[in-house]
Formats: sequence, structure tokens, C-alpha cells
Amino acid sequence: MPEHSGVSRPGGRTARTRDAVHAAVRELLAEPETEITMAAVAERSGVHFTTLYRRWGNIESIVLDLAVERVTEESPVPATGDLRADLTEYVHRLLASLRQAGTGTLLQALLAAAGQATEAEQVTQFVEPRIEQFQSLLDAAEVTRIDGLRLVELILAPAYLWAQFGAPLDPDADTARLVDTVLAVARDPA
Amino acid sequence: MPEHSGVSRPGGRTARTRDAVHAAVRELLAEPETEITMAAVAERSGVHFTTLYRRWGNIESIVLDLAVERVTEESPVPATGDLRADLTEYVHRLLASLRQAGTGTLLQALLAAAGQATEAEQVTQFVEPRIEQFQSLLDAAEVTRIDGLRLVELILAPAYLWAQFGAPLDPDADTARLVDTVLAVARDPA
DNA sequence: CGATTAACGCAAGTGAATTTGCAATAGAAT
DNA sequence: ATTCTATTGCAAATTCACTTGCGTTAATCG
Repeated sequence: MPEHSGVSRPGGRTARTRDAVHAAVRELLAEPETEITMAAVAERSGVHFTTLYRRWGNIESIVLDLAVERVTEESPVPATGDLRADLTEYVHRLLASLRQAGTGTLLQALLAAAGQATEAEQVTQFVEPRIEQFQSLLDAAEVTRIDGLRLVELILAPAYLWAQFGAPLDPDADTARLVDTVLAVARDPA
Repeated sequence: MPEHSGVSRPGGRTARTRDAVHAAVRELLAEPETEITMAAVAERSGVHFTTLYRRWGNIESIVLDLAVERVTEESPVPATGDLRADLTEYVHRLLASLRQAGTGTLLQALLAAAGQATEAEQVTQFVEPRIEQFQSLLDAAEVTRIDGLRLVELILAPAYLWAQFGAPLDPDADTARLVDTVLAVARDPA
């Protein structure tokens, strides 16, 4: 028996196939015409489609898996204490990442999964760290009139909405507006 | 030849089957356990599933069709000139409608379709009227520092995001916050 | 090093979703 | 009335997503 509890064989074959699958999905997402199907991912990754079904169950879970990974790695939240500077840097990077090809598909997987109890745990992995990071940002700037959840509403909500509508915001043109909104509310919440 | 251009036979059989299908989908959406499939809609509506495929092509289009209809009828935007009162009334009704059973499915259809060029026209039918109504509301209140698009970001975006995340906002507890946000930004946009 | 077992590859099978050809029906025009 | 044609109903066919059983590979432990 390899292990009684915890993750089994994390650095071996399991990790290799997961990486191969993630890489394949990234490639497919970058090709707007290509549909993301189990068959396509299997072919591109070299991993048998039976394996995909056994480990993930359906294509949405695979995409969600990647979505959580990618969003986390691409959008670190700064917390230097300068509210405007931190927000500006973060929002600018966020909007830029939302303009990459395939972002719509990723967001759809994320939000579709969010609604279903089955995948709720995976989504929590995405939302909670972000709220905490936002809270850290606010704490560093000694802002107490709004909280992390409010930042989600004022920044992530509009950014994601436009991205999903196929009209992602422009990092250079729209960052200031979103940041100014937060500053206005932080100054005058009621 | 019935007609050369324009809508053909709008009040006849075509309209009846569309109504039957819409009614069936409304029923199915109200039953949380039931999956919305072509077969289920066909059985419930009495319309043959072949007809569904021919007219809509897929189940998503059918749900989108209903989503556009329902959102429009359920969320009229008041414009009496009292900004706070108008917003409060509208947001309260919006949040209440987002708590109805099946709303998640409807939103998903709406936002999924939004990303695809094929359905873009149908989605425009939903977004544009809403922006215009918001603009009327602002005009009535003689507010010039923000526009209809901004209201979409500050109200619809957070409301839809939480609804999609399976945690729709509470009409009584959360309306004031969303309204206050708008008022704060209208007062101090930068 | 050898035993153990989780994860994988493979091939066939199952079933639901979707398509297609043809006949029947019902608005609309003449 | 009758004619025409868009729309629907029906049944058969087909495609595709997904599952299952079994043999193989490879990672971990003693």
C-alpha cells in the first residue's frame, strides 16, 4: 500500500498527465476555432480519453481545473499600502489577462461550475483566496469603510461581465474608471 | 407565396408552438431537479422534438429565447426623477427576480450566448434596451456624471455575478448597498 | 530488489443526442 | 374555394459522448 491518507504519488505519472492535459487545453484555448472536447484534449495531450473521463468526468471539470490555476497565477494582488497604486496595478493586469484568447471559455467554465453544488468546492478555491488578498490590500492601506467582498463587486464583477459578453475592457482605457469607483465608494460608502 | 419579406405568419401556428415551448421551459425551470433537455421540452410542450431542433437548433437557444423575454418583462426600469427611489425600486425587484428558481440556468444561457458571435444579436436585444432605460432613469434625475453603462457595471454586474455563484443577493439586505454605491459614484466619480 | 496497487491504455459496448427523408397540416394568397 | 408553401409530425438512421471490463505500466513501500 503506497499511502494510507493524503495525496498519492503526487510527483509521478499522475502529475505528468495532469500537466500534459493542462498544456493541451491551453493550446486549444488559444485556437478560437477549435472546440474544446474530450476527444480534442485527448488527441492533443496524448492522454487517452478514458483517462480523462476517469479523472475529471467531463470536459467542464478539466477547463475549470485550468481556470483556477491560471487565474491564480496570473493575477497576484499587490499590497504595498498605496491603495490607488495597488488597485491600478492589479486591475490593469487583470484586464490584460481577460483579453487573452480563450478567456471567455475559461470564465464560462468557472461561472457554470459556480452554480452547481458539485463543483462548489473547486470554485471556493478560487474565490476565497481572492477575497482574502483583497482584504490584505485594504488592510495595508488602512481602509475600513469597504471590505474584500465589496472589491469583488466593484472590480471582478464588471470585468468578468464584459469579458463574458465578448467585449473585454481595455487595460489602458478602463482601469482608471474601475479604480476611481472603488476610491469614491471608499471615501463615501453611503 | 405568403410574403416576400418580413416576418411570415406571426399570429398563427408558429406563434402557438413558440408559446407552448416557452411555457414548457418555464415549468421545467421551476422544477430544480428536472434537467432542461430537448426531450423534456418536447414532452412537456407537446411539440415534436424534431421541430425544436429545426427552429432552435439546440436547447441553449431555446432557454436564451425565454431568458430575453423574461428579463425584459420582469424588470421595468422606473424613471420618476427621484434617483434614489427609482434605483431602490428597480434593484429590489431585480434582486427578487434573481432569486426565483431556474434563474441560474437562464443567466448561464444568457451569458454563454453572449460570448458567441452567432447569438450576439439576440443578446443585444437584451443589453441595449436596458442601457437605454438606465439612461432614461439618469436623465429624469438630471444626473450627468455617470451613464447607463456605468449603472450596468454597478448594479447588473454584481447582481448577476452573485446569482451565478449560487448566492443571489437578498432584496431586503443588499439593495441599499448597491444603490448607495451608485449614489456615491454619481456624487464623486473621480 | 520484489511485492503491491494506483493510474493508465486499449477495445468494445451502450445509450442519448442529433440528423434526415417523407408525409400531413394549416396559414396565406389568388 | 383552391392552390401554394412554410411549418410540423413521424419514424428511421446516424453520430457522438460516455461507460465498462480487462490487461499493462509504473510509482511507492517493505
